[in-house]
Amino acid sequence: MSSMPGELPVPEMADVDLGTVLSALADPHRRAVVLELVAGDGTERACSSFPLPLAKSTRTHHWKVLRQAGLVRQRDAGNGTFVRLRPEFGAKFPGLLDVVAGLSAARSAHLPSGR
Amino acid sequence: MSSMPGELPVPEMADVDLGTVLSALADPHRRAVVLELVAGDGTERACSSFPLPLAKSTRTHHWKVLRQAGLVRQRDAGNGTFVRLRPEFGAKFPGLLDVVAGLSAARSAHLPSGR
DNA sequence: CCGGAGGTTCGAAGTTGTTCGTACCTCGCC
DNA sequence: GGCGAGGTACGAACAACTTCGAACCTCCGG
Repeated sequence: MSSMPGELPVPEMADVDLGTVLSALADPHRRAVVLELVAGDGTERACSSFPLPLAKSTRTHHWKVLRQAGLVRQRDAGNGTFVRLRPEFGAKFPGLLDVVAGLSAARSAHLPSGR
Repeated sequence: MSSMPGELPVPEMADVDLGTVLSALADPHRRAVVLELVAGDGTERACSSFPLPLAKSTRTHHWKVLRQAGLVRQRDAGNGTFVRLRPEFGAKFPGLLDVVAGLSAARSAHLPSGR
């Protein structure tokens, strides 16, 4: 699974907890990152390319939270690290990333909600 | 906004913040409540009818969090209080409650969820 | 009128989460 | 080899959240 060179360990999708995911997405900085990843083309992206106004160690912390929540995969490539969304995530929590991305109701805009 | 007798104040839907909502839903107790409400028929429900293993004051706290997050409406009826989901919520964040309810992808996914 | 069920408000305690600085590591490059 | 950019690990400071108990309030039923 994640035994590729430089691939940091991630939890199995079966072990991913919704509460942990929601906590991860509740933070504005982390949500901004996820937002950019969702808006992207799915390919990996340099961690250093995110405009987070935070100390290095704090950024590392946020990557770990996102990784352990099961949202992203992280690759250590020599002098830099890269992240990308886990494609399986959308299958486990369909629609969740759409909500975060603000594209409310990607495919079912007229749900009568209440009833 | 809501000036019905006993209706506790709730934020306008326009003022509802996604981060606040996700924080509210991240808590297992609050999520359990929302889960039951989603599974219900949309009518209000007595606050005392939820099997939360918590002190009274803690329950009051959680109702406030859910209310201020914009998820529920709360009515004070004499000797008891009642809650119900805000129907407009589903319109603002379509699919979000479906994810919380575990009915991943209400209408277009055939994932192997569960376990 | 009195008692109790259901709720709220107010602190206080303990836990968790965010942030940072410092020290240290590993590459790529000159 | 030496330097710097990019990252990690650790500890400390601070903020936020969760939980509770005690005091108090408001109804409804007897």
